[in-house]
Amino acid sequence: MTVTLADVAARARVSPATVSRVLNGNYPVAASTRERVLRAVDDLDYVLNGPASSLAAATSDLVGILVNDIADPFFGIMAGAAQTQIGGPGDGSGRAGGEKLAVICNTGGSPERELTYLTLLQRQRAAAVVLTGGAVENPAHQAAMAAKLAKLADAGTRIVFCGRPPLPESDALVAALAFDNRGGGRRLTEHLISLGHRRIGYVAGPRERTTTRHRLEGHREALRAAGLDVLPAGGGPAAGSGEQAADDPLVVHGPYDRRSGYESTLELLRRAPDVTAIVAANDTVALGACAAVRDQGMRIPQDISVAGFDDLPFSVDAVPALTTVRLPLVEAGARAGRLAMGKENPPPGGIATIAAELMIRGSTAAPRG
Amino acid sequence: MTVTLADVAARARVSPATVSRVLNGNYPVAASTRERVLRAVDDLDYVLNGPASSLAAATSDLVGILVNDIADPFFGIMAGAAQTQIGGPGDGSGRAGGEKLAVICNTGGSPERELTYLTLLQRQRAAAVVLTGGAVENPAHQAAMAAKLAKLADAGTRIVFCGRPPLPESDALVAALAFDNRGGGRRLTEHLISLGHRRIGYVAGPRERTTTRHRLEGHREALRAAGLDVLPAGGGPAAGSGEQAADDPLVVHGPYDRRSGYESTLELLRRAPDVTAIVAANDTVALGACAAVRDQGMRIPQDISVAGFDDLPFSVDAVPALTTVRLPLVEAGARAGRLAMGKENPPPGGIATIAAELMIRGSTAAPRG
DNA sequence: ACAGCCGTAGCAAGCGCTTTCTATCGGAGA
DNA sequence: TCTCCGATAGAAAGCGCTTGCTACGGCTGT
Repeated sequence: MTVTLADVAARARVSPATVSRVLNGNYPVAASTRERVLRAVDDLDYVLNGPASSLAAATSDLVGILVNDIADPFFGIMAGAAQTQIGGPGDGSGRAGGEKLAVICNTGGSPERELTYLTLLQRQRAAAVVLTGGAVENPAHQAAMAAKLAKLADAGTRIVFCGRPPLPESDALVAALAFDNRGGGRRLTEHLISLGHRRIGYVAGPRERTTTRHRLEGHREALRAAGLDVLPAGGGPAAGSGEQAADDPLVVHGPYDRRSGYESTLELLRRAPDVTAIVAANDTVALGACAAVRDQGMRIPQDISVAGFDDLPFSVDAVPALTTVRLPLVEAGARAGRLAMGKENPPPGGIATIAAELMIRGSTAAPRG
Repeated sequence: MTVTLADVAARARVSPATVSRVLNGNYPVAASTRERVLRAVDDLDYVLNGPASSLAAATSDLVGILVNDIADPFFGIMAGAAQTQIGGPGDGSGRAGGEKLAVICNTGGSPERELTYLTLLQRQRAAAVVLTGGAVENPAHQAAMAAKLAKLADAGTRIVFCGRPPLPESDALVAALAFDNRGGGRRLTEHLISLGHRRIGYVAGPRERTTTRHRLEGHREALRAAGLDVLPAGGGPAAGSGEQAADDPLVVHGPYDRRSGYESTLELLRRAPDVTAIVAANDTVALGACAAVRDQGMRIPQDISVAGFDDLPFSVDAVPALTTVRLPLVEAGARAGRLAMGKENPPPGGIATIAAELMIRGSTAAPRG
């Protein structure tokens, strides 16, 4: 039925061991023998049995890429870029040799699924795992993740974080590429402030996510520096619940999607009709925010400015083009892929912060009057 | 070092066979024994060795999803939907049992990579493969694909096409879900014609792709029915190269991306400044087309109408909202996932055509005058 | 009371490959 | 010419799991 190594060996008149060595190329084999084996492989249309190979060698050629939402281009772009560094035949030769199978796993932002995928990957003895996007800031989950990742690392799986801050306890990981969400958020709001905005609404992402928190912290830093913070860090008039921004009337939380952007914006406009600018958690949310603003009969940016985050491809095509913070997703994804493959050395200290660049476009302008 | 089945067996004081049967749950095991085994599994934090298991059982729990471009939400949405039917723990129990590992493979639209991924998946003895998106219409490649798929099917891998027409020779596949690209394209152009447009430009996708051809064929059907076809089917004034639309000055081909939409539109406008409407290969291309139209100082839809295809989430947020053809990507992806899991019966005849719905929005209007 | 069964558990034979160790061959050095 | 060594190839022992078949009780039926 299926062709095995032994069949190839028989046809090439060598031992199975030799065929294996030809295929793996890590042991001297005479050129003539190699040729004979290769021909036999072609003749028989032999395809290596991955599980058998992985079992014997105790490693596999699987690399997992975990994403929160594959329907979101933010993740699609990073994952695609990572995959180009991992899966590619590259050499153009039809032979499927050497490359790994990069697999994208969609967690849907669910901690359980994240853990489940990690287990599945552990089962497969994955060669590496790339974790993208923000993490959930739940202590129990973080501990579970740290434990799971430690186990994976023990088993020889390389771990790479991409666009995600490293876990506090993690020392087993190869590398972490973290986006400067805080700095980007700060510069974005500084830009708005410099335009003259004083009442700035913020449509934030879901609570308990690092990305959400960091961007919001950057925003508040800028506000505070300008003396505009509604809830002073030092426990202002509101209940002194520390850094907790939950009570800020100018901040509304919701998922990272268009619909949430729309609805949260409506809510924000209801709460504070005097805002002159709205910062969205990301570009997708910003699109929803724009729609809401327009549906309320206001113009962008004349009546109200709107800004996003990420600079996804469609942002430049929005009308007016969206002011946002550009994150080098392709570069980061590709680098993560290379790190996962061990093709590149991890950054010093294991962590690299990736700069975010402010992109000023038409959706922000000075407030009226 | 690593915990094996035998370790669990020893701790539970049963044979490895029994542990295996408890874990696979396809053989009667006394409740008390099962409990003991399960506790041992938990105690030892045992994780099944996937390769070993796949080797012994001659099957794996991998399901491959091939996409052309994961950075494109069109594919991201379908893949994500498929994955929800495949990978999900669903039951909420932490135990990773029963579910498969859905892996998304990004071919980048390259035939070679497509084949390579199929080989990789074949290596892993994948349980199923879902192929999404249009196929390349190259005879050699199609033959290679058919051969490869036949081999996969022989090995017990289920094959599902999603948003992709079945290969002519394929009989081994489980099911094909094809979008009605032709019908959608036809209705879209009919809509434009009914508005009064007579000179309609078409920014098409890459040649040699089924999706491109079908959408364009629908467009030409509508034109022909209205007596507007530039190159009559029956071999008009142009060289009688059959259905070949290559010579139509109102059609420009390019990749399915925003940039191509922009540039092709500029080219189109140069060639035929009198067009009053532009149909784009898909929504992403349409966005580029809109930008180009605007940069030429024209307004949408007053000066020129623009239409897309797919109805991706951002299309409704374009300004003006994009008239397009809605493809039920989530439903199709989910169904493909179910078919891959064998949770759903294949459609009669193995092929189901999925309807495309015309979405009329603000980007199309009657031509001036 | 005994044969025959059903319900469980164990034995052991692989699944197809990798890899260590050993064998062989053909020179090169003495 | 004989010995020793480098370069290759083969033999064989697993890797950890699944599963067909066998074994063993305790029950039921007569």
